Amino acid sequence: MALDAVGHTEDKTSGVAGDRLRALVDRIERLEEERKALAGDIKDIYGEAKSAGFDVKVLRQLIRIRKQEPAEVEEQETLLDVYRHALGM
Amino acid sequence: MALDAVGHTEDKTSGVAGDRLRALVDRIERLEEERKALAGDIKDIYGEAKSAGFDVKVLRQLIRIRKQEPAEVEEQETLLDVYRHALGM
Amino acid sequence: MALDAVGHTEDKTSGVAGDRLRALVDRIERLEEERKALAGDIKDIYGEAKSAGFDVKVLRQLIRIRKQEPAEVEEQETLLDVYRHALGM
Amino acid sequence: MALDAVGHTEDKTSGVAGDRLRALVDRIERLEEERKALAGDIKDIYGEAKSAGFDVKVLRQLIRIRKQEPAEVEEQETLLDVYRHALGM
DNA sequence: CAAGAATTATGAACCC
DNA sequence: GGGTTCATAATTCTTG
Repeated sequence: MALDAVGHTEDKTSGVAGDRLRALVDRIERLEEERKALAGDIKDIYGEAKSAGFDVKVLRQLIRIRKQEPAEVEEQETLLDVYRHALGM
Repeated sequence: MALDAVGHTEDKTSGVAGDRLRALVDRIERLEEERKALAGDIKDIYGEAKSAGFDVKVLRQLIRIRKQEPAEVEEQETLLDVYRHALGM
Repeated sequence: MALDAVGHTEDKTSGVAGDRLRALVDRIERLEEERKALAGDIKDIYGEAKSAGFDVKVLRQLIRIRKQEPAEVEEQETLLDVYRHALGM
Repeated sequence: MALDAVGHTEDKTSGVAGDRLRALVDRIERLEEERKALAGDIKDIYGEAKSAGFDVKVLRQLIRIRKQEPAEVEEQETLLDVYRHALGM
């Protein structure tokens, strides 16, 4: 618990730690708003892609693959093949 | 890599690890089928409710609330403290 | 509105529609409990698989693929290749 | 299939649709970078808060509550109440 | 069928 | 550093 920060003996109605807390909360909420806006922008682009005839699910997969290390991609694809063959697929 | 599991020296066309994999996959798929069946049953009940004149959306909301209400009990005391401390009380 | 069902002139403290509602809620909650239990069982199996040296993420992918129609699998894989090539990957 | 988008009659090695795809991917990846940067900033603030003696977990909880509290206001006066009363809740 | 909520899966962070 | 919980991302289901 944050007793050090807000729990005690400052002046009664929003001590210095309360102010500090408020400031932190404000900054976080501000940044989260920006984050949310960006998320909206990204969603819009996927919508655009869809309208242009791209398959959104595959597009997401593509983005995901590009984020990984090539070696890692290769490994997972190989492993999947191993499992598929083990099941005769 | 999961070479320990399927990658090597068993007999060629579905080694002991292949069998193990198959068994796991079978069990998972069996359980998922049951899960799907239950989902269907639940859906049927909502259909029944609708026929009886209940508002399905609100009914779902009710079920949701009842599910999360117990959890919120213990969340209370902590939150109360948070608010009290933030106000220097 | 579901006034026909619970809104009015039955006896005050849980009319016949109230009883009906209660029965529906009970049945739904019962089935959802079973569903949750199954989800737990499935999770356990994935844990087992992990202990046996299988890559859980790839295993999930395998299950997902088996759930799709083969034609659909083929199509998505093809499409991904098309996109990758289009980007020179 | 999204043949309209990249599958056919453009010039061979990255047709006009390939360019379109590339542009979409670039924009998405650009925005995701910004998103990631913001996530880092937020994380830093939580670190700051921790150094100042605040309980990070509770702080996150506070932020979460502040986010969802406005939404819950309008949830009030619906049929939900009717049903809850029907169950004696 | 498109938009949005809700569940489920993946990824990150924290504690031990 | 390994496992467990918590946060975010993605898919699925519902509803209009």
